[in-house]
Amino acid sequence: MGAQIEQIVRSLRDARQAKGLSQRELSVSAVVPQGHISKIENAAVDLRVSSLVALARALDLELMLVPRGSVAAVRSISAGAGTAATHDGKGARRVRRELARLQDALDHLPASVSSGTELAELLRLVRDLRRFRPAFLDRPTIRRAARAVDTLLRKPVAVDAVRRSVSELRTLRDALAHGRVPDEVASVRPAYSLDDDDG
Amino acid sequence: MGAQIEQIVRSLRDARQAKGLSQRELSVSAVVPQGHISKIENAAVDLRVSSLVALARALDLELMLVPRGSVAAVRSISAGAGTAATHDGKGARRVRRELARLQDALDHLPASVSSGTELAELLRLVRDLRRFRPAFLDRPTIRRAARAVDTLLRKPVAVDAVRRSVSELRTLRDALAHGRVPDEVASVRPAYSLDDDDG
DNA sequence: TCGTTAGATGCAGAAAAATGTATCTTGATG
DNA sequence: CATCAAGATACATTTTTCTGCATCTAACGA
Repeated sequence: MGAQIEQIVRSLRDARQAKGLSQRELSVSAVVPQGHISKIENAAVDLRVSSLVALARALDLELMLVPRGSVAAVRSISAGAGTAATHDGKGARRVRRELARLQDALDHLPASVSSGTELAELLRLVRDLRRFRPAFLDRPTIRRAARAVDTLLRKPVAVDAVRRSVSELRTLRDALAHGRVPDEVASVRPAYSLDDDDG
Repeated sequence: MGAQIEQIVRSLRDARQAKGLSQRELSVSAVVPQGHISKIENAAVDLRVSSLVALARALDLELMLVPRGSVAAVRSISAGAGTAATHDGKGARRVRRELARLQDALDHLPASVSSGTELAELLRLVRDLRRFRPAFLDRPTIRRAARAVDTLLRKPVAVDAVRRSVSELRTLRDALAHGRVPDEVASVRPAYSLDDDDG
């Protein structure tokens, strides 16, 4: 399938996730069956323009044809307008909840697993991140961190994942603090995929 | 049909005409049958994204999803770029045809008028220029060149005008090739007064 | 007037998307 | 453990594009 289409499709999925919408929720507002949205997002179906426009509309996006020479400028403009991803949908609430739970877990960590400074910084990061708009918080990243802490509880030696998460979260927080939203969260032109949450 | 689609489709047709391409010409570069292009441009069929992308590519356009809040800015950017000094469709076609005719005349020049290297370079220049947007091609310049060749046919000694035209065309081509459109050709000039049909 | 070109239209057949409904897996939650 | 939400898949059916080819009209040029 054309790389161009994949670009577009990725933008769609990112926009949906940034708004915290599930495929089913989107399917009602865009009037496109959930199954089809799934196919579109993965299987890279060669969808019709009407479908694309329907989905875009439901996500506050507009389909445009831009002269090749202007795409860079357009991208920078669009990147600044992360405001499109500002709303508190279910997904947003969920991210917030996950973050709250993570902080709670960290707060009540048994002294037995006091794994040096990692957890302290993790806690600080989580607290910082909770001050930002959920729409800008990358869910998989949060999830990974939560899972890392979780496994640490059962397996106090598994500190690697935690370390990784600390790094991830710091990156995210710094980006947000500097007002520069990382590509994974921006609505236009995501650099890499954000969906594969390993373990 | 959705107004959104019509907008996109209109952009396509405008871009094609601005480039002075016929549906058949576009159909070969985009690998989409002429009949289908016609249907797309009028009947507003609900085309697939792959078709849209194919056509866009052939027209040096890129399909993008932009946040609703940014469309105004994007439009102003796009307006300035490229398609700025558009002839209307008819004017562009006309310039293009004149250029084609000129090249044809040069191609089929009788050996009797083999006026040294002038004509060779003239031919090269014409070929080069045909790759540019007709909107940037100064019609009078093209016309003078055509007339020069014409008179040369009847009066093989009149090589001066040809020489002058070669110089003119070279200037034009170089300017375009360097991305710097000369003032005489830039949008400043009312490209729309295109019917002071000289004599 | 004749020829050419651009564009619109028709039609049959192949291919693919869209829909509705339903199931399945995997995490998250209680 | 039971439940629920999210997403991926399946499948039968309908709808539509897409293609290839042919034709037709209008406009322009020679």
